[in-house]
Amino acid sequence: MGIEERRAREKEQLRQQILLAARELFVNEGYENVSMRKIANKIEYSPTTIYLYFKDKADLLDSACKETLLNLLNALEQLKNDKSDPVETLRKSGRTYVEFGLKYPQDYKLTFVIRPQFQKDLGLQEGTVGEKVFNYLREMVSECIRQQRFRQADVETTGQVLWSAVHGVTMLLIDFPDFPWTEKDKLIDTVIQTTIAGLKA
Amino acid sequence: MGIEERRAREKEQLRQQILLAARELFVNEGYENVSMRKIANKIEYSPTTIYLYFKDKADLLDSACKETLLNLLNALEQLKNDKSDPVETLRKSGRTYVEFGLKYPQDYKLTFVIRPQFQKDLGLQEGTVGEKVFNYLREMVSECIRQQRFRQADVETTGQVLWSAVHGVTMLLIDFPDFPWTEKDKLIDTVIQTTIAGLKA
DNA sequence: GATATAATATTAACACTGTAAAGTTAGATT
DNA sequence: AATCTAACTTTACAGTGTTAATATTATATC
Repeated sequence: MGIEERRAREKEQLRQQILLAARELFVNEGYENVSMRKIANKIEYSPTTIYLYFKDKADLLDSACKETLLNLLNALEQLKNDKSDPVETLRKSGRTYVEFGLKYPQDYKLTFVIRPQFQKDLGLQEGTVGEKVFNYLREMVSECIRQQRFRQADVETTGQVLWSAVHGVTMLLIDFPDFPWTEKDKLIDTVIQTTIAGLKA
Repeated sequence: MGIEERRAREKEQLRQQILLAARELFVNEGYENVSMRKIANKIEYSPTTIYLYFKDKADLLDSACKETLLNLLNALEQLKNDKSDPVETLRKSGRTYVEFGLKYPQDYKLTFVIRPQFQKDLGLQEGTVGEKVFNYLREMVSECIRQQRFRQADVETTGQVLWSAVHGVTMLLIDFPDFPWTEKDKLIDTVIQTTIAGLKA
């Protein structure tokens, strides 16, 4: 029965096409400024067709964010080979995280601000990409603690502190581009270094 | 000419009434979920009347945020009397900031996330309340550096690092309420203490 | 090849949205 | 009493997310 398979393939293809168009529009114009009709136009289907593939607009956002998280995870895992110094690897990870956010600010905000607004109860469900990203952070942190490079402390808390720091500076730089920041790279580095220094002491 | 004055007073009164209603709705239902008609209903005027007092919906948001910043500034300045230990005062300021954000999460996000989205070029214009809040932070930080309690460093950068930390943890706690955070108070304290520790070293 | 069936896509409609333009009304001035 | 003016409302437009009903298309069966 090759026909059903072909149909399933075609169906998946259209799903991907919709998602691609939606993501592109979300990223370029912002979630609120993208209408279902705009997405439909772009893929040359009627607006309601989208609803055959996605529950609603929030579902579309959800799926788009999953991709963003995959990209972030990918960027981070590049650093995993770096078996040298765990603290140095963590520092690089921090930079990679912030740089990712600044390179794709719309993706970042979509994932870490807009999505939680529409999709409540975003805990850390098993198997999600979000969980994988946080697990990456856990590993890095726990290695630093194990090697006694960090103060002996709860891995969870330590990880969350680091996340707070990088998320904070990323969000501020994105949301207030006209604020008189000290040189951007310096600020990012200082945020990361200060936090890491504080975790050592 | 008492008549004109009375009129001006009435006009200002209605402006305040609109603003109060809008702020209340924004805070309770979120900016996006509040329509001009909803505000108008609440104050029992026609929707378009609002446009005689505010340029548009974003202007309304802008004015609402100014109030939020005033409240935040007020909460912070309570601590200014505390002339004892500048580092301790800074720590308390951090806690106050985060607690303010968590107590009024909608206000906080309106001011520090939604507003910059609609009102670009939010630098640090002179005379604004936002400037006053940041000046508060500058004072605190510069006192810590002056007394050599902090590593000798740029006041601006140091302040921005602190802001990043508290903003980060505030945003994460607001946006991901279902994330398996370690005990909330512990996390907040650790974020602040870690950053401060890092600034000493 | 004609017809029934299932999958897929579309049209029309509803109840909203922000806001511009034009119309109305009440009060003050002449 | 007539006119002017500020305050407010009505109407209207072009857009929104989404649902229900309808139409189209491709496949399977006779």
